[in-house]
Amino acid sequence: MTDNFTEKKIAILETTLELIKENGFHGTPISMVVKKSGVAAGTIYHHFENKDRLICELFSYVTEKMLAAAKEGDDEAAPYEERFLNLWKNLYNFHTKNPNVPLFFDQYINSPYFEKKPKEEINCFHRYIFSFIREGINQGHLKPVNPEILGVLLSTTAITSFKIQSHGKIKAGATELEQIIQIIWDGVAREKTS
Amino acid sequence: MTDNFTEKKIAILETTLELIKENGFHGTPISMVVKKSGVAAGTIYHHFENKDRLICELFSYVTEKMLAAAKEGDDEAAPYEERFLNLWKNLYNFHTKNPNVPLFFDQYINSPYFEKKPKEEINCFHRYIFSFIREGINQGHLKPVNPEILGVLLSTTAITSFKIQSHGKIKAGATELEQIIQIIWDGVAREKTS
DNA sequence: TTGCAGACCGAACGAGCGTCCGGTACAATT
DNA sequence: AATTGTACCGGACGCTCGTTCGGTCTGCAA
Repeated sequence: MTDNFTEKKIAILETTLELIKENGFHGTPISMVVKKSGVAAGTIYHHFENKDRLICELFSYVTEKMLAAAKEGDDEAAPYEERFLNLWKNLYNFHTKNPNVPLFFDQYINSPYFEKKPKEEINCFHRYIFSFIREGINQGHLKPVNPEILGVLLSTTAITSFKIQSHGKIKAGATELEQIIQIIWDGVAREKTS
Repeated sequence: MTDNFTEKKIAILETTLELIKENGFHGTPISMVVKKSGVAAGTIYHHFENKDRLICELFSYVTEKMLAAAKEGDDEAAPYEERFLNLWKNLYNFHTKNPNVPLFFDQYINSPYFEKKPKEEINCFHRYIFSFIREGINQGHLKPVNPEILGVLLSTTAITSFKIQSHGKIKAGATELEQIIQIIWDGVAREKTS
């Protein structure tokens, strides 16, 4: 109930994140979390009302970390294109460093957990992205398209790019990554820069 | 075992697709498919080895439909940009007409079902997209980037765009759609066309 | 020192899950 | 007429799931 994150509570969240990546949403029963985290079943239900709520709180937990990563090294004085590329790379790097996240994130986004949530409940992460994009439009650097659309497109491609690279199904090195970023920028920028 | 699709088999697939959209991967037990489809449990296990295989076969089933839709109205003699936009719109329209598909598709892609499959087993749909993109590169219309990367980016944005629109969380009409297509094209095209 | 609150434990429970299997119906083959 | 094969049925089985609950331990307030 309390909002302070005890050691056990974090262990539960991190373990669940990892297990969901490996076994999917289905296929990660509480019993598995118990075994892997070393936390008793009762403790889990002490911290979280039920399994659904655990997953929803995990989403918030992950989302906040993403937001922190996205903001890193952002210099408001720098040219917008530079800031834009920095944000995108931050996102990409975050997923690379936390490979459990993107899979869970996309599973959640595509699940009824998310689908059935009210529009208003857009999270802090997306809100930040939206306002960042809006800034770019107002300053004339981005195409004057609904910022929410651009924002979703932006964060989606960051995840997709990570997945392309991590899958191993398609080989992608540093060169390919630079190319992808260029594609995104050329698509959204008001004027071609290359 | 046989590959011919009987009425019941299709009923099972379509019902499962719909239920997964509504309740997610987890949260759609066989018993629910039984109730909604009117097919007996025994029959399901007559047609599909087990639940996992049912879901995998559903993915193939859906994928083939997508491929057919993607190809529609493609005129090899037409200018590449036109063909490209047509393909993208076909994809988008397919998802709009079959709203159960994209959610299931993304859930599957992000699940261990797909993650754990060998690289070689890329399906007919992606193979088609890849070769289409490769053609565009060879003819000098697209940036010379790994065609598999462009292909994934292309099909991902089609799904994302549909979701943006269908969610209702972000309003997107015909104008916005045209803008999105333009963004994609500007991103991947060798030279800016607008 | 007593008492209460909160973090934590894990055996136990009932519901519901995936799956099996003995059976029917009907068409094609012999 | 007998046999075989295939599509289909639905009750039953065992197992595992999410969740509960009676309990212990620790630290702080009274």
